[in-house]
Amino acid sequence: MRGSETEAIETISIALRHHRERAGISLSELAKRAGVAKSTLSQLESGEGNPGVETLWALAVALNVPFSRLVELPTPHTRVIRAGQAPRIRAEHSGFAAGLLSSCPAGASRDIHEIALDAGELRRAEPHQPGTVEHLIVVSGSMRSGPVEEPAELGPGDYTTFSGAVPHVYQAVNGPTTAVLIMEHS
Amino acid sequence: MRGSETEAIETISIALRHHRERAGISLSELAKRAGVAKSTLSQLESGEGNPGVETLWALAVALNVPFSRLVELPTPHTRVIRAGQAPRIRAEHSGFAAGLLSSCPAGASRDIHEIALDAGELRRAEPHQPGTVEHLIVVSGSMRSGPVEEPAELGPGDYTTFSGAVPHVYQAVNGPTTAVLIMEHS
DNA sequence: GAACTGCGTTCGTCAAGGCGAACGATCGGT
DNA sequence: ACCGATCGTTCGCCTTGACGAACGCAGTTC
Repeated sequence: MRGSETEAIETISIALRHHRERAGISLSELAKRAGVAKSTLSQLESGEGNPGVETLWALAVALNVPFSRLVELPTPHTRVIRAGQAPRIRAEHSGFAAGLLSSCPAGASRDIHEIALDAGELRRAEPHQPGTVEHLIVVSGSMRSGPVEEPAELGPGDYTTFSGAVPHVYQAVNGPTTAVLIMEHS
Repeated sequence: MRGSETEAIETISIALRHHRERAGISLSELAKRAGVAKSTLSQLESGEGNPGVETLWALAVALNVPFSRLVELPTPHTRVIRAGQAPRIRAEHSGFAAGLLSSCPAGASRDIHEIALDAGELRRAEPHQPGTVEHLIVVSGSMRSGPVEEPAELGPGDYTTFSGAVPHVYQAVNGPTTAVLIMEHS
């Protein structure tokens, strides 16, 4: 800990410069907007120092960029998941089998699930971890899905997103239905 | 800056406790694994202090959790995008029309695009911002998509993800094809 | 060419973070 | 009941981040 750990600050250094130049503002201007000393910002962009979270937070706000963008550069590998061939790493998702894929090599923050429902079939999912977000895309058939109190009617190609932290449902309305579910979870 | 700024550290305090308890390890154990003093961790979970990035980074690694999960709790609203009804906020995506939705109220880090291709139609996309990640789900037809040097063959329900930072293609192989594209960008 | 504005860097000071040690509390085992 | 282990918190010390001021540079303006 003490001494090495260049990984985090390198990332920050790069991201900081990138977003500032992208916003088209000077170092001085950003420092002024964020309420951070020019000297501090200068050092950060030079890759020196271990900035406090509040400092970074202020910079993220001033840059109008999500905090995570300053500290995490997504560098995914190209991947393909075939319909019906998703690996069964985690066997159960709220009571029914589903395939899973982590798109990030380390961290495993995203799952891809296939959902296949028979005509009229209804599946209830209990709340997941707080902060879980679900993205659903209907491939074929028609579906009623979302939070139990207000599920949405969806057809092929329709997309919906909702919080996974509340009870939610997946139901085939007319005939067999398939969909892809992307789960971001904490 | 100096004095207030409880927003960030509150989030961190909660997230830290949450993930540690979820991992089922003690405060002492986590401190040992992360190479962080128990006292430091104790204070952080109490919501005191403005932790350095390296400290948080080490904790994230020890918890096997993406850094951003410690500092950002996604709280999305439920949304639905109908096939063919995606709002045309941004008219062009690499040269062709596409619908767009930001799932996060502030930050706008994710776009949803619909892609409709005629039989055999090929669309090339120039590289986007570094750090851009694309998620593609084929709804109907068949598609060849991915980085230009190694596009993947996809059928209905197939999923692929690849970096948007390199040139990539979307091509309908046999007959008209539709797909949904989720773009995360920096 | 002198004065001026804005840029990014460097320097010295001060407050705050991170550390180890010691502490009381809570269990389990003999 | 005693002892040991582990838990999470609190206490001084030292390191380090963040600050403001001053610096050197470049491009304008008069």
